[in-house]
Amino acid sequence: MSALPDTASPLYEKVKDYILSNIGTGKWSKDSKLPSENEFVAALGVSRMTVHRALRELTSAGFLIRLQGVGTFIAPPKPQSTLIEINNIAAEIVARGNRHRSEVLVLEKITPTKELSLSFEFAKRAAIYHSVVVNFENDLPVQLEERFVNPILIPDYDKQDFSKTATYDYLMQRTPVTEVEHIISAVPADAEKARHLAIDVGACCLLLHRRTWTGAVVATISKLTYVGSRYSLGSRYSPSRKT
Amino acid sequence: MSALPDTASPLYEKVKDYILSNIGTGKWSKDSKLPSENEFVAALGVSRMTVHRALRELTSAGFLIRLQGVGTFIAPPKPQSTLIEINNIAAEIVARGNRHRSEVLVLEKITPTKELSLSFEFAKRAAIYHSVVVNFENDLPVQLEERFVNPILIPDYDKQDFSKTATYDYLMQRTPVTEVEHIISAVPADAEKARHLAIDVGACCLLLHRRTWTGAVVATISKLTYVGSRYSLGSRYSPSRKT
DNA sequence: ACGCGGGAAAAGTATATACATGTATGTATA
DNA sequence: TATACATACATGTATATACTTTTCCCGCGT
Repeated sequence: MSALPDTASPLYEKVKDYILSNIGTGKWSKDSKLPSENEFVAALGVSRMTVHRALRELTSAGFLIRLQGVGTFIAPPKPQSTLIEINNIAAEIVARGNRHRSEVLVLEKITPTKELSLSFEFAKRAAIYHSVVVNFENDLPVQLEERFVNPILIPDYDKQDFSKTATYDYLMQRTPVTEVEHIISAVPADAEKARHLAIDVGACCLLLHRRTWTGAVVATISKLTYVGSRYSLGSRYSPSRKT
Repeated sequence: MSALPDTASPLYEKVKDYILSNIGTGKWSKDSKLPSENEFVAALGVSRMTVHRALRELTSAGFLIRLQGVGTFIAPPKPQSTLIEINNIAAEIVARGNRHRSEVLVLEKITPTKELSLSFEFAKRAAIYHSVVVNFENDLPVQLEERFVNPILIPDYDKQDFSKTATYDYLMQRTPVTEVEHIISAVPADAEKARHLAIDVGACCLLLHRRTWTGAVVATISKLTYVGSRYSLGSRYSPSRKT
């Protein structure tokens, strides 16, 4: 006899459903721990690997928390946070019905500073690509993008024509991003930025600092400077019921 | 000998990294299919179950597409946008190990301007709550938050003590947010903001404009002004495949 | 030329087994 | 009493094996 439903779905899915519905009905309280894998094995008559897979998937979906050596617990409700979406600037400008153009100021291979090498999590000081591009909306400069790119992942970055293809598009198609770090701050423009963006020194700019990873490897580091008076980052987002 | 890295991480993670980085370097073209599970077994010297787990997790993360009986393929590039997470400022300050304190400057019921009423999508000019709070990190003002709150959804907003409970916490617990709109820009401080935040007039500030909906009803409108030199918004995010 | 059948190949699932790793707890010893 | 060790138990990982399900493709017969 088994407590599992008699459907066509695979066994580990039935186990997941069984556990989820019993969480829903409060069979196991929020504080006490769930049965151990071996107890599930005895109760449901399936192998431990199958129970383990069900529990692992429920854990990665955010329903459970498992502590090795301790047990399995019901996860507390999700932390309160809101998400904001950041889009490709070229696509945004075009979507607004405006003209987008970019000017490549720098595209080179450099030896990174010690600090930059550290940001790339390099053990040794290895060469990296460096690009500086200004993005225009209707011939008005709105963003200065400085990128550092890991040549291990994108070996031919310096051979591209980024006045035609946006750097962002090129990178996204080249390498899968597994993790992103963002830091947004507001800074006054220094002399160089002021010159390239045609604004006064000290004018307010939005600085978006971004690091992307592919697996354990840092793929790119970007510093995107938006002219505060001409550009803002916007998004409308529906938080979905995802884990 | 093996092509896998010699780290402490579990084997299936090494296999995942191996596959991800080879997708990154273009070893397998976007159209052709990846090696079969058995080919990975032969090439890497691990069991088929381990390869299978690595491939299954990369598939559920959206990097691969697998067809039973056919093979494994690289998934088409993800929608080109990245998400950034914005957290509760009080929680962030505490998480950094610093002291958080807030000072309530205004907490009142007002008749909105025509423009504000429009932002709330009100048909008629109805009264709304208005609050202005300064948030301190170690007694240094870092954020000025001005909020407008819909009294239909949160009827007792003006009776709260927001020097104890953060407005954000209170609102989040009161009403579910189904949609959020964000606009981030960089602006110079005007005289009032400069006074409340103890900065010079014209100093760079990060302005986060937020509207939240509960169903079809606008719940809150917030203008959060961060002192650029003292605070930045940061997040690290693992994109998961949605839809 | 066309269709059909069967085999090969690929991913999907399930199990038994073994060992690794982390945690709590009880007991013996200083 | 307090510390150290042994032990039991929990989850985590890895493998070998077997079987299922789906698809593709080749060859055979008409």
